[in-house]
Amino acid sequence: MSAKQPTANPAIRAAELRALVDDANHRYHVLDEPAIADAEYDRLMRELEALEAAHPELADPASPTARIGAAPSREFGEVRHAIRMLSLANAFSDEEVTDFVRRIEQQLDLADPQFAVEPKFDGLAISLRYEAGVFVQGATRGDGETGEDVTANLRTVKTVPLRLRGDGWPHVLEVRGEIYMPRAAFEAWNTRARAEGGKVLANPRNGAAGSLRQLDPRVTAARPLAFYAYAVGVVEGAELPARHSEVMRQLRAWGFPVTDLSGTTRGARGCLDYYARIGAARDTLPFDIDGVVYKLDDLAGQRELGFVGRTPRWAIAHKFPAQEQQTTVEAIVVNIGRTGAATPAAVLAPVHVGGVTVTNATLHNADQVTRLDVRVGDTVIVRRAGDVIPEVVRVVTESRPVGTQPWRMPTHCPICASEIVREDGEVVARCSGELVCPAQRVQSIFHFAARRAMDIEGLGERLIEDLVALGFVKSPADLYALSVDDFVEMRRRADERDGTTPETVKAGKVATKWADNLVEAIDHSRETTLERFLYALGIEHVGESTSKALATWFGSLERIRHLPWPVLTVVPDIGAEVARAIGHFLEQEGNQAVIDALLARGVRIVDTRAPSPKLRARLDSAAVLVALGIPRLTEKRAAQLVAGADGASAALTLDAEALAALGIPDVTVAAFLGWRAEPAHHDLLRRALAATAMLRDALATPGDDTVDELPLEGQTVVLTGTLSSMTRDEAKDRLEKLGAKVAGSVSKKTSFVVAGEDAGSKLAKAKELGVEVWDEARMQALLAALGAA
DNA sequence: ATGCCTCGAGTTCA
DNA sequence: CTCGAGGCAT
Repeated sequence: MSAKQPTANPAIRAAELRALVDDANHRYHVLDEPAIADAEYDRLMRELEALEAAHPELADPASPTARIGAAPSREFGEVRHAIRMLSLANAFSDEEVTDFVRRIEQQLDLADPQFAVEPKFDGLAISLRYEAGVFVQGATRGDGETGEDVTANLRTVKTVPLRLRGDGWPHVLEVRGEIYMPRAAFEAWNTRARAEGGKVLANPRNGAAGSLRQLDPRVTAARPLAFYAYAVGVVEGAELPARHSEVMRQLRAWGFPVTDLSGTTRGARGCLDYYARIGAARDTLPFDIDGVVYKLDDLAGQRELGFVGRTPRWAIAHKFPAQEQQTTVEAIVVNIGRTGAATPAAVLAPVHVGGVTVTNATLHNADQVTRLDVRVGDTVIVRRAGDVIPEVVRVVTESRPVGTQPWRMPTHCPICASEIVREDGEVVARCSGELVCPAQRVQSIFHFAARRAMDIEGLGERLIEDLVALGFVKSPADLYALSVDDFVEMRRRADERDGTTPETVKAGKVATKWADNLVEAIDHSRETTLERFLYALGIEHVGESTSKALATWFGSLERIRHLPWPVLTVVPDIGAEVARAIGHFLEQEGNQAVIDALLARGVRIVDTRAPSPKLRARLDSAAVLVALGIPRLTEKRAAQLVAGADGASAALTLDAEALAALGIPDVTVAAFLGWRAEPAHHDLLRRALAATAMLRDALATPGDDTVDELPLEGQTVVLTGTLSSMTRDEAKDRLEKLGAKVAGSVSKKTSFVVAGEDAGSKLAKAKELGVEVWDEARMQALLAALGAA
């Protein structure tokens, strides 16, 4: 058959073309197995359109050309459902499901009945009527008795067959199912709508519902809708199979899309397993679902069970906890972090999302609030994204009360009234109060006491707030001066302040025990490691990893404390910015006093040791010079200066002439001399160079710098999911002891990923990058093998 | 300058 | 977990 020499008889050719296009549509949209190229499809469509235009007598409502272009209507007609469209009872717990199954078993007197199981699509229910195999009418569910006639709109949905395939279909067939919008299509639609200023859809469900209720089918045609069949209504003129699952198989053969996530199972156990399986896959499905449906598979059994009120006894919808909910913003508050970061958060009317009650949601920063335009009083959509943390997805602007104002970051700290400043180019705004700000003080003490820092058990945020507010504690060092009596007194005053009279008053011994435990926990924390101590100080940019690096490279607190900060850059991963932050911290007398007080009150760093021998190779005077931030002094110039003169000390004394003789350009020389002329700079330079020399001397003893190569040296490992034989921290510890680096995220430099139960995005990333994935057993085997050796 | 790769900091609820 | 930003290689 050729397009250029059409069959002489237009009616035959039209039928041919319709069959070809229908088949291509079915393969593409329903089977998801495209069989012909898009260009070929377009060509067939154009030929069919031309043919139908030339021969009006060939018009056919079931022709693929009839999907598009119907004229808009004024309103939808009514359609009475000859067989009522059902709504299902909902189950929210396992128990409700077992009850449902037990009732069926009792009424039908059978054990472990077979159920047809399927996902519950989050779209809208519709009914499609076929007469003599041709789609004649489509309707929404409406109230179950009467719906709206949306035939023209449903024609535009590519997965709705306009003509049935195969044979043996009843003269009248009503098929029921769900119209939905695939997630990818929804995202793509919104991306485009945002770019072009079109209508942004709230979520796929609303998108589908809104699209189907368009009076102009051309609008619907532009929307990416899809359809899945899940039931039949009226059947006339043929017998359908005796089981629901078989009916579905038959519908599939007639060209209807039926999800391959559906299946059959037995008993409550099978249903609950199915629920768990679909629940686990929920986020990865290409469409939204809000639960699963269990239907008694045997249709005779269904008839016997019948209905209670409007819902059938033979089916139930087992719902997932909602992932998105609407609620209102009662207030927008600003929290002050340890570093002074001012973070806006929405205080919400309590709402259940994903199984928990949410009352707070972070708004991250002022930019985010502006982007979303969240205002006090707004109705918002809240979601528990990916894992746990609630976020505000968007504002329902239609529900915005009158008189609201856009939110603005306050100009002053709500706690200490210091100015809130936002540096140019920074995203975060910060309270400038630093040590004056009680909020920052509380947060830094909280950080100090944290498990990964000094690990003071029982010292939580609320307690620290009270200690600070009532003047018992100003700095972490004050913790080590607290007595049992102090805690009891503090609690008494806090109760008095709040007007609460808890049991502690009548049972004084309980309060003493509580205070005893705290004092004991504080005492216990006195013995610590350098790495924990450094981390506990809460220096900006100095987290766990940097603390560990500082500890292992320098070995002692005193060495770090008295090193001019630019020297710190000899440690890998510590650059100018981090070194400067450490220097800034140590320059504050208050901070030095805190460190002294901690040591004076018995904090002992038990792992003080010599600097790492590996330091020698990195003690690079030129790099230190660069870190000082001398204007115009690049790495190259610094190297010239150090190499050309007799060591870096020359940098202290060389004059312009001598510098020029080293081949350093005049402008650089001038900049350097100008910088050095400043007494503070000169002093810094002198101390930095002296310290470098001293460290080098300390390492000069030959022979002791042979470092044992650890078995996992150079390997980067990422842990993900829940391990069963040990905690992630334990695993991290043991791997690190063997020389491995345990990183938090997967990249192509990762040696291998250890995946435990419920591994998530990191496992996916590993697969994507082709990084080796180990199971827990394999890691244990490795640890055992290397641990024994 | 540019683009990884990591680290740090902040975050919710039971 | 996710973002922003520092460190470093290119």
